Amino acid sequence: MGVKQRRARQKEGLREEILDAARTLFVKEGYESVSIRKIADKVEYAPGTIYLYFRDKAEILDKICEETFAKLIVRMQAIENDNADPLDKMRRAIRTYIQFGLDHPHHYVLTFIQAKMHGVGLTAFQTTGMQAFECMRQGVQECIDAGVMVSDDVDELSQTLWAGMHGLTSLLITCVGFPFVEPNRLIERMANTLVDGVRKKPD
Amino acid sequence: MGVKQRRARQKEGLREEILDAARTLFVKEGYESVSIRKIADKVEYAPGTIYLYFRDKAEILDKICEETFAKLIVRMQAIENDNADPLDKMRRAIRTYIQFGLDHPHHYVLTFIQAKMHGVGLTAFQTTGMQAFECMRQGVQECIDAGVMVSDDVDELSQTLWAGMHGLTSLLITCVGFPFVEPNRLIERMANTLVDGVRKKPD
DNA sequence: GGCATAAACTGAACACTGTTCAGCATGGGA
DNA sequence: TCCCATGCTGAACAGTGTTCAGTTTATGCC
Repeated sequence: MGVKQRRARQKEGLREEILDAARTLFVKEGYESVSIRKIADKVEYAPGTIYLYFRDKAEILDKICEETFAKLIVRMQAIENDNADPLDKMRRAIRTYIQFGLDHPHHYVLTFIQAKMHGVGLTAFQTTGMQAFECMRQGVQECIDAGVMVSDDVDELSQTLWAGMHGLTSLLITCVGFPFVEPNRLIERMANTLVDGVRKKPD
Repeated sequence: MGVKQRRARQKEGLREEILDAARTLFVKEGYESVSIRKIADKVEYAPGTIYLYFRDKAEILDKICEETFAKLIVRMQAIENDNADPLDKMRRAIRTYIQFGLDHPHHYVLTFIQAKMHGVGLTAFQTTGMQAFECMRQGVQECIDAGVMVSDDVDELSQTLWAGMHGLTSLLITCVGFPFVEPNRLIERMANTLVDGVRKKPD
């Protein structure tokens, strides 16, 4: 009777090993460049074995996307649980999001750019991903409740803010040849632009 | 394969025919899903022939990126050559850029997202692409000259604005499952947020 | 016309990809 | 000892981008 559980544990162990290998390789070489055979080589199993633990290559990426979202949520919630001025928290959240992308560029690309283009990561996006977004949505709601926003449509505002952050993050990561000004200045400018753009105007 | 018919319509410009076929296929099925053999089939030549006209698959995409940039430039310059209020022009430019992406979603993804991830389109980006960016940069310079901007760093501001536009455009195109509010409202909100964010604050 | 030369084109081959599946090895229960 | 479920293998399949020796075709010259 304990045999089944032990088997299950061993099986879980290899699954984790495959994920580790895949994560390392994906982050180092990119999703496309990593073949199932490379992953299999790294864990020292036959290529076919991978398919006993994952439906296909996309499912491996999906799991890694989930991890990325989870890490992002941790960072974002640290801000959420702070009793500072809502607009200041908003600014910090924007900086934090972009910095997260720059700290884990390959993870960011895998999760927010590459995954979508292979129709991958839908599962992760609809669960953990939405949870991460919800985190920021709450911050926006706080600002609205404080009466400092230009509109009271929490979705319209949070989606706009997300688009702004994502735009800078993805450009900084992917447009390697572009003559950007110093990234920190861009991040600061983006955070200020977005917050100033969505806050109530004095008149 | 229909050699006779092909000869009749051939004459010259096979390169253009290949580009046409590739553009059609790329836009319909995406870069990854289109193989050299598919393109060759469509123009009724052997796969190897493609390589007499293009160095590799990436170069075909590069040329299509150039086309996309050229189309974008046309739209952006129409705004540039208008004697309206610089901030109004800025707002229109933002709307126009995002709308361009939504009008040609596949072209946009190919040029601004997919190309970068294959290290493709560098040539196009450094020539036609920079020209398109320059177009917007001039608009920002006009605003600075009019003394209505929060900073006088034309690069910092135009890069921030580009990031904002690109963010919304790419999210709307790629995040198909996400519960976005009505796109036009998001576009309007983004245009207002960015312009209000970079303009000089009263007092 | 006939013929040489150059250009255009072919398609088989190479090394790779994700994925499948018949068969083999092994550990645990009877 | 035998049985058999399970884990695992590795060859095979259909596809990919790319190359290149070899064939076909067009052209210029006598």
